[in-house]
Amino acid sequence: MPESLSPRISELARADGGREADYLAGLNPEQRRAVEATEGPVLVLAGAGTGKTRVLTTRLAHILATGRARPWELLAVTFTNKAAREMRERITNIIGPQAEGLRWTGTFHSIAAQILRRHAELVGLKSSYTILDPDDVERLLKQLIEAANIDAKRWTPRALAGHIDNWKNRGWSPERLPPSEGGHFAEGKGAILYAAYQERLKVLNACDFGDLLLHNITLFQKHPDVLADYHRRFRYILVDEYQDTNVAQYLWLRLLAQSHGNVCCVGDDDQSIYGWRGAEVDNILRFERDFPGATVVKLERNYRSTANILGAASGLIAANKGRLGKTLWTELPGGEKVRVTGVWDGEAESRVIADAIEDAHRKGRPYRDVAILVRASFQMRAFEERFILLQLPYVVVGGPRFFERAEIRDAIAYMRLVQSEDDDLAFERIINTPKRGIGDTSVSKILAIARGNGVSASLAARGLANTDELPARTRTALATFLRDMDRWRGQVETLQHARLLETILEESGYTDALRLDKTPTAQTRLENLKELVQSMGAFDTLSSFLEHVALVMDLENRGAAEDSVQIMTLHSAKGLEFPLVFLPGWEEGVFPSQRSVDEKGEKGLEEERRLAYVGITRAREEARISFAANRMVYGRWTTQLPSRFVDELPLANVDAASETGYYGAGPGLKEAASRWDEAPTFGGGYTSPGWRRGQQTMAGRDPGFRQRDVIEGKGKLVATSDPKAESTYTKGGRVFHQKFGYGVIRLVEGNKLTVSFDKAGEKKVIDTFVERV
DNA sequence: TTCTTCACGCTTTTT
DNA sequence: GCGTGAAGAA
Repeated sequence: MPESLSPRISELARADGGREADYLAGLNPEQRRAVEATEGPVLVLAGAGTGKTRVLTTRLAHILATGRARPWELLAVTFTNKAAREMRERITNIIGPQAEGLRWTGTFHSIAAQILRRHAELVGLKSSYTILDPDDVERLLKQLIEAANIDAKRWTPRALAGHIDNWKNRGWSPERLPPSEGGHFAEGKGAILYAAYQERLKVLNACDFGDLLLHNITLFQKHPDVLADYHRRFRYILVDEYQDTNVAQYLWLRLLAQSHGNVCCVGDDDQSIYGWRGAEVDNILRFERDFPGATVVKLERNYRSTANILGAASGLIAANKGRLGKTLWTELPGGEKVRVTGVWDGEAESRVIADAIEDAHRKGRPYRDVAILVRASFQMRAFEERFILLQLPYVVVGGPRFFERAEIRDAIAYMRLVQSEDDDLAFERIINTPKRGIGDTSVSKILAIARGNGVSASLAARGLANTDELPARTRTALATFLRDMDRWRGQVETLQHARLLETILEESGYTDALRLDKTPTAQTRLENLKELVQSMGAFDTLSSFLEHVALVMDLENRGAAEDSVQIMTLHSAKGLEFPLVFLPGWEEGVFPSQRSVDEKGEKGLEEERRLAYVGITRAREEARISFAANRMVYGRWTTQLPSRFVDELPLANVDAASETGYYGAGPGLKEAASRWDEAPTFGGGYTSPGWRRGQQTMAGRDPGFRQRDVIEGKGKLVATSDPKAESTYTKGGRVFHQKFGYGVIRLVEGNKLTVSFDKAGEKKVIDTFVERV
């Protein structure tokens, strides 16, 4: 046992010799196998809720406790900062303060960035390189696209950024880009633009996120001595969420693991939901081929969900092909069945869910135990509106990141430009922010000169400020700006950087401009800036702060403690769990997303199904799925069919309830529907086959019938499902304008259609005609 | 240079 | 439905 290790670890190690070490107590046999298989390649297939993080952290503790490695000899990689933070915390709980020595615990990108800082010169960068965020990247690409005389409207910088990111994820530098790939952009100019972009980055001494890994790979491949050093350094490698690794990450890992092969990858092929950003489920599927002699451990005992929730999720995911296959089981009781509810439209859905939440809350369930998991963010609005109306506390998790907000990026651009004068992207961003009379024409002039002379924009601006090429007013504005910049630069040493930022924001007129701004967001922006200044205090140097900003895009524990319902996308719910989970919007085209299926076919559909699986398995006690017959998408009404996933749920674990009555599409729910006492919903294109509305036949899912259509009786409009519907009609020569109610349309008996309105508290029932054919 | 208007487009998201 | 970004007007 090396002396430098903490007494705590030695103690654990001794315990290991005699009795079972206490950190191993309570592990089930599978988990224990995963912890103790220390040598050689190991794949841990950890199903949802099987105690993955526990195994992961215990395994690290075990390696340390048994003296196999010291903390700084462990490389532990995660995808998100949050996961890295959690891992570090939990290891600290086991081994105590010695966890400080875990220098190499972090995200792929943060570790790659550290390695790159040490060897930047070997790949043609300076160690002071800046990491560009996606916004910088897009602006840079836009310049390149325009410089190449390509129509930037048809071939957007965003699309090119997407392609380049994709290429980098697959480990393709410009030289290695397969010729067919370049054709995806601007009739084959993609490859040239990619190469030009990489050239520009080198000149700017900058990297994008993908470069961090790509440069690492180049570095390892071209400098075996450097790689050998890291082989000695990292004796054990551990990777979390392996199913989400892309090719570049895989190559990086394989290079680092190739000498000793002590690599342990933990993941779940059924939870691979990031294919669209380069994740290769194949990485986990072919692990045993890539790492011969690998030990494979399956964690199949679930500690999180009731048997019904687990059954529903397992039944659904069974429809996917090409799985490694796991059989999750639990000793928890059956619990509530997963409830599937059909509703009239998105508004009804939010109403039903909000009511259910209030009900649960009355019965003692805290709001924070409830989550609403949506496929796409446009679904969130209906819930927000309803919750605001009811004053039901909620938080939207995810959403625009703090560091992506315009005011924050402006402030950071000021700091970046203070830090290094030749950060042209920062220069461009703030040269006329706040507006100081230096317009587009002047800026282009500066940039053109900079480009022509191969100097930085700041330097070019200095030159221009001394000539009479610019109008006098612009010239003074520019001179003032440059003088201010110099003054602030002079204060870097003397002033604390948080204080410096405050000074800059005041003196540049940025805060003044915001104070004068009467838009409602201006106040929040000012507060955000205050928060930024505060958060800067935690960093010793300006450069360490800027590095943090680039790699850690979220601000820790903001608004975490409040008791509110959590609304988030399914993607951001991965890794979380809640007692009560609502899964709204299970409609074909919404979930599974139409685009996913269109673009990726069967593969895309399977990923959507995994997303559904992730959704259900977030629930501990209760999962409630819902779908609407009609939905407003981007301001347009659309008729919806229930998701095929609804029909794939095993009936044994599902309870079909209905607000409005529902006639299901697939065999599963059809059977369930036959048991309902309520008659099927009438309305939308979503109705029972064989019913006729007025003279118009509505066979099954007649696409011609839309939400905005109205039900007419005796020549008069009596009901519509459009909440904002109004109609104008003429009676005795006078024109009447009438607003109509909005409600649940329900078929009661014979040919009478009942429409009940509950708008504005008013309940009204209208009978009208419907013929049965 | 800045203000105004109109067209467009728009899953998921981490670093 | 709404925010963005580009083109035209003041």
